[in-house]
Amino acid sequence: MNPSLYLRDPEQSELGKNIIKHSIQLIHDNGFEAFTFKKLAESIGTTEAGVYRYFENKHKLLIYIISWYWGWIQFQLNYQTNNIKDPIIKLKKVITLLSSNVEDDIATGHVDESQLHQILISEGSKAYLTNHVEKDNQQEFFKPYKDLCNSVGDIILECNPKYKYPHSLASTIIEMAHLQNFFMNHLPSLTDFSKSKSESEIIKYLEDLVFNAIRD
Amino acid sequence: MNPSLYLRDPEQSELGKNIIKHSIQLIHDNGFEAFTFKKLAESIGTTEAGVYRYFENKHKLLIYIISWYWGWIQFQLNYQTNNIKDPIIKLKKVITLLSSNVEDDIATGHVDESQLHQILISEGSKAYLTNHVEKDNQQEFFKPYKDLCNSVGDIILECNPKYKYPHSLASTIIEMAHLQNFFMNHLPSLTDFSKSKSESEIIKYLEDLVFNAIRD
DNA sequence: TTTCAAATAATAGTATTACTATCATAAATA
DNA sequence: TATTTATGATAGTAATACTATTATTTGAAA
Repeated sequence: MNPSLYLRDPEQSELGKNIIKHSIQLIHDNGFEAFTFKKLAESIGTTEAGVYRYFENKHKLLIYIISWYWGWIQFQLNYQTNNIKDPIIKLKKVITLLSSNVEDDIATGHVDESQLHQILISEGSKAYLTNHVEKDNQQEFFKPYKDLCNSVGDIILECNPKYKYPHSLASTIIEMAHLQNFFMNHLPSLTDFSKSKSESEIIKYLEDLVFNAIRD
Repeated sequence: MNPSLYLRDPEQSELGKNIIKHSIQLIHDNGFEAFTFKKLAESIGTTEAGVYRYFENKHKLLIYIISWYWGWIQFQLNYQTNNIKDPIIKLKKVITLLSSNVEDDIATGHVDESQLHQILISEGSKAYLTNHVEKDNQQEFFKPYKDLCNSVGDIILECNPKYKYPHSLASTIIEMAHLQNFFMNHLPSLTDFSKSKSESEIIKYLEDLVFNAIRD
């Protein structure tokens, strides 16, 4: 985890872990706009100043938990595609991993991956859609996201080494896995998944899109 | 324009038009987060209360100018594809229209379409990525966007009536035309367009993606 | 065991934001 | 001319996003 994101490492104390845990809960429940350090402190049972000792502001905290998520997804990707040879199957695994509702991993006590997945869908793009993207990017805040995009791009190139847009297709898959999910649930007429409300439909759409794009 | 978006119609007065004009300028220059009614009022030479007489809050004002933009794009789409028979050419026109940097239309004195296009790229998704999407949707705030998505979906179906995901593909085109542009300019490693920084590369990518998706 | 540093809790305070309310005046309209 | 209607000017409030200070607790080194 990039140390520029925090003032004190939240993994190293109970209070720190509580900050992460309750942030995820509150952002999941009320959205990032309604999320404040005051409410967070109340929810934990500490004070606003206590939270500020860990994070400079709520934007860095958001990037922290988003980075956590992408790191976890990267791990899942590596783990799940580890001993698969066929890049087509790998790419299908990736699409499924990015599109599916995640179940909470109990190994990570203070992080609810299922809620994090929902946060990524609704709030993920707010991490970079700011006036200070480039400053944040210089500080490597988006490295986990870019690493994942590169990994997916590599798998795309394994499928078809001549495909011209591996990175753009990778970022399209990642973003659309989330955005089509958001649309399906909130603005269904922007999708073709209105009736089922099932992620499997999104997976089918993305597989169709991707494998037609990369076939020779 | 949906009257629920405003308290007083900004098209009907000089002050109203100034609110639109300076909002576009300020949001373009400093981003939506940094945009406040106080700064807007100062920039116009009126008071905060004056702005509040036209718009309940800055979120509705954002949706107003975004709706304006989608209405304008819809008009351009209709105009540009009006007497084209070949749906393939129509769809190419649509991709180009959505991806290209717009030049300011001097016919609309108080609206700078070029700045609006930039706003859509950086701030567009913030219109719906909120906790109150569904409430906003019930009030038809996203109708211009949905109408456009439907129009594009119809053209996709003209190209291939059997294609299964016309709406999802339409929303993918619209969103990716903007997002790949944002990435190209701010996070280029998420794309394959880093060197040229030219919209024509995005158009090629989207055409490749779309026409491979819909071919029989 | 003392001692010292680090972390936390408690409290206070500031500037800005996102509004609401009031009242006077100017312009348009009936 | 009387009367709405829009605007301007000013004030005020609650919440947000912080910063600062001091006191207390805790845990590790001497």
